[in-house]
Amino acid sequence: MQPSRDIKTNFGIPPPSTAASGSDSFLQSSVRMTLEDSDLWKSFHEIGTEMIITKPGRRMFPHCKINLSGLLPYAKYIMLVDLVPVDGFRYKWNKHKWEVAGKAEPQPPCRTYLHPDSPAPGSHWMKQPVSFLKLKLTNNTLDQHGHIILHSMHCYQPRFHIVQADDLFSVRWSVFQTFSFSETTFTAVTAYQNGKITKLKIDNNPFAKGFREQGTNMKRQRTLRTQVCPEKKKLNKDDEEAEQLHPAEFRRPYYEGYEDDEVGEPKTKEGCPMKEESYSPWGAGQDHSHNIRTESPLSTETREIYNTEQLVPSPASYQPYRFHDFSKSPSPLSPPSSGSQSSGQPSFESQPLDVATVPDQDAKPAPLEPLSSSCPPSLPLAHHAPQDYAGVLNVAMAPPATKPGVISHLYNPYTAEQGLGQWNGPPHSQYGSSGYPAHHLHSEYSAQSMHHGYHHGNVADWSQYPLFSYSCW
DNA sequence: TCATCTGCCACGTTTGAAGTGA
DNA sequence: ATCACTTCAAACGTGGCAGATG
Repeated sequence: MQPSRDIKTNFGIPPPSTAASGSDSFLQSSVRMTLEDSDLWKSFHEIGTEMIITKPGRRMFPHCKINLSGLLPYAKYIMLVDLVPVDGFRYKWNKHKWEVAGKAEPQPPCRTYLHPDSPAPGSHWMKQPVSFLKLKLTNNTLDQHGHIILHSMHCYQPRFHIVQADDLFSVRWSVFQTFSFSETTFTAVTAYQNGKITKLKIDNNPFAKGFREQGTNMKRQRTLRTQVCPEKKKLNKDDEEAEQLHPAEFRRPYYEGYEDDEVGEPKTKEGCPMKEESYSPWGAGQDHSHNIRTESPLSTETREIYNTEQLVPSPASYQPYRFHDFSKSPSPLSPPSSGSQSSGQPSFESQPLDVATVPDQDAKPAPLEPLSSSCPPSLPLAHHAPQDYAGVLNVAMAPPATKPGVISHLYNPYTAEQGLGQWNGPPHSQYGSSGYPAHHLHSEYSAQSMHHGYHHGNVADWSQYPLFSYSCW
């Protein structure tokens, strides 16, 4: 794993010949981003990071936290995060490793998380690490809270976008710079599959402290007191194996065996018959992916896009494939194209845009009204939180105390019903190439906003327009 | 039958309102 | 009256568990 700060930049791409693009590109060429808690991320990555996703929404752990430098101190920037599928597969946890279980589910509504401080001057972003602590993940495709929707048992990677813009209305004229860190790749799960991950999380997450200490064990004891048939108790998959391997140790109370069974420690490697790669879903999974993907060479344009995104170089082989439209490049292991992806396009193509605003959790809850999914995007969406059930736009109207009146955070949804046909930018050109003005990334993005005009008086309205789409690669 | 998902639980942490004093 | 600080309760976030679901 190479240092995350070793950011690969690509400024050799001539900026499109549009106003302001050239200077923006130049001015932002020195922007550097590093991942905070990189070691922690790597610890998880070595095991195979899993992120719990729940219907009400779950925070990420480790949190997405970045350091920025090279920004213009007085220029304003917007920080965005989205999560992109690493590949087109669904995985399953089997015998200590992740295996390809089939073709990925159709993409859920795509949402982008806007850092609540946005927009803020470069000095603000650079003075301290930028945390995306409140970013939440959900598996509820009908989520109305604006959380980022993911599929369980699928692999994702966060992307961080920096946009120099005075406000959200300027975004489309601005240059996007996109960064990603290979060690932040994770598998979304509804329940932990790898016991090592659980342990690592409990050990590092203050909120889980109760489980590390008495709480869980006490509860477990209470449970056992009322147990009907202990041997029927379902064990964690790893624990089951561990019990076979170390029956005596396994039966110790959880917190006892925990301390001396640290993940990644040599002792663990030595003491556990399981191969190291068995703990690394990407060791195993990547092998699958390798096989799959190397047989699906990137197209020239795909490679170009890959090159234009600022990636942290990584041995993680899946990264290049983030732009790989596997449906266009069938591979032996990829199930035959069918359904929504059979055309090589995400499932939400040709579906009407659905957007809605909802208050941030921090804000006072406002009644949400259903918004017909057939509501055309060109309709002036009301400020009073229209809501649909397929995708929502989460706009926090409760701003940070230090910035009254400023949007707290925003999600940018593309609903499952959203028609990319409406955006109809070439899949490979919509996005993903940092250094490109936003309107070049997504021509329809601009078109839509222009279509709407600027009658919206706040960022919430602006947020109704998707900034990113999974279809872009 | 199995893999996965869901709701609930109890506990620690965080947050912000209320109280207090300078 | 204002500000800074402290206290405390409520809300939040967490992983485990058992049962439900497909």
